[in-house]
Amino acid sequence: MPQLNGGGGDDLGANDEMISFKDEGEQEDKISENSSAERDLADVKSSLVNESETNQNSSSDSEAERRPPPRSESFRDKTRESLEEAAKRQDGGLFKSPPYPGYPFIMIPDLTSPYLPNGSLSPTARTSNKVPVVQHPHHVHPLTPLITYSNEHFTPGNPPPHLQADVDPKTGIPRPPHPPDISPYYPLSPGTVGQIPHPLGWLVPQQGQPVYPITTGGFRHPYPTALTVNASMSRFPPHMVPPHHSLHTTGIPHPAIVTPNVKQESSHSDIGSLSSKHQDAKKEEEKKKQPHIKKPLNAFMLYMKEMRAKVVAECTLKESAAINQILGRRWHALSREEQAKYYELARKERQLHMQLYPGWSARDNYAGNHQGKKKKRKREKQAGEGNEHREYFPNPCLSLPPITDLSAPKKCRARFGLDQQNNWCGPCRCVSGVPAGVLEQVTAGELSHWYLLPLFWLSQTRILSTPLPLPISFCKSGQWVLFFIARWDGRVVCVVVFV
DNA sequence: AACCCTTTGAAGGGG
DNA sequence: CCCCTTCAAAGGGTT
Repeated sequence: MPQLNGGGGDDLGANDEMISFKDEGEQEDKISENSSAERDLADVKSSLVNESETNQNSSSDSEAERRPPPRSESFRDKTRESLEEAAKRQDGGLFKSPPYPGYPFIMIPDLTSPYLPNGSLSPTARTSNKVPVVQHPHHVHPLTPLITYSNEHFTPGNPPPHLQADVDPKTGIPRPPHPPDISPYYPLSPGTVGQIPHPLGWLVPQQGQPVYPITTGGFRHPYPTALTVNASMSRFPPHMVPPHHSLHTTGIPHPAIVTPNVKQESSHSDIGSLSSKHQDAKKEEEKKKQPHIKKPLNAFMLYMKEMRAKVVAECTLKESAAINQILGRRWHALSREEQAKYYELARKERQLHMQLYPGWSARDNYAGNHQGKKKKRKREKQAGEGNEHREYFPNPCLSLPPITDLSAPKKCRARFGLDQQNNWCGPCRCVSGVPAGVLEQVTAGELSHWYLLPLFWLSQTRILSTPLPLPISFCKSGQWVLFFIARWDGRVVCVVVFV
């Protein structure tokens, strides 16, 4: 559902799950100073400390390079291995109780750290952001004693793309992704218009004026000719709808229609001349050959389509999985107003799609209707998992052990709703409990790693019972966030706790 | 070549 | 009604 009314449950949906960082050393700071990603990171950091100091931060590899999209399989294996190893090594350790192994925090003053011994940021550190913040490329929990960390495990590069949230350096408030003087529907500069097609580009000319008037109130008459025809053939398969089945009345191909190559070889014009004997067989054949009418794009898809190139350019990434992760975070960082524009676009897309292809059903595109390979493969993968959230859901906070909490069999947001977040499992709280941008703002120090933890998780793991430094706290959008600096395994670590 | 990965949202079906 | 599954885009990666 569109989240315009807050019903979508994504209000707090910062997908800023576990993101760990590792310091790269001072020498690596100067790389890629000109990258936009770095500028964004600088903005983020500046927003935290309310300073506008020139960015001197390092940039490191793109997110995908530093943190390839998680592969649940390998992650699980790694995690389990590390758990087993940890179980062996933590003999006599502070924490033994599953499901989450504890993380003994050893407080060692770090003279090179900008943080005071109590974990607070030193005044100088608060006003200077000269620290490289590089994300840990691994998914294995870095606090696991077994895991050794050395610089060779990490490669310098650009700041994490997820830190490229558009943040106003003056206000610290995440910027809308669109310049205020440009319509968010057409956020590209004239020079880039040609590079990124408008989601409704087939419908909307470059000047931004729809080919057909589109009103929010009604979509009844924008396509008088085509729609009249279509409406009169509402139950006919789209491929039988003349002659523009893949063309709009403008002659512009509708992106929702993909005509199979085989379709090019077949003729529709002779359908009417078919004898009744062969009609059935022909229909069967046609059914197999009919063009694939795609689903209308939803709001997020429209957003992705529009913003992908921008993210690709900023992050010098091409891997869509990584790009999509970034886009997902940015989507959550959008204001409701910004999202509303895409929801409205999507609504129009659906309406248009519905009018153009009245008999179409999303079910038509299910793999079972064409070839079952994909579906079968997916099912094979899911077979035995039962519930991914229960058995395999990798802890999104910090690559913690897989969720074993059987009380959280489903995604908690869907199950309990926003009003009962106290019933959510830890990972779900991690994912959804912190306003967008908070985590990015916490990275304004010299940190080896930083982690986001829900308070109750710390409690579960008894970390709270161990001596902790005084946390630094701040409130953003009504959400109190604490973080403290610890040192572990020779590295400075920031632990973020939201309450 | 086909599918996976990764994201969010819409839609349809089953219970 | 709730939950689950599938599919929209994208393109590098994997099988």
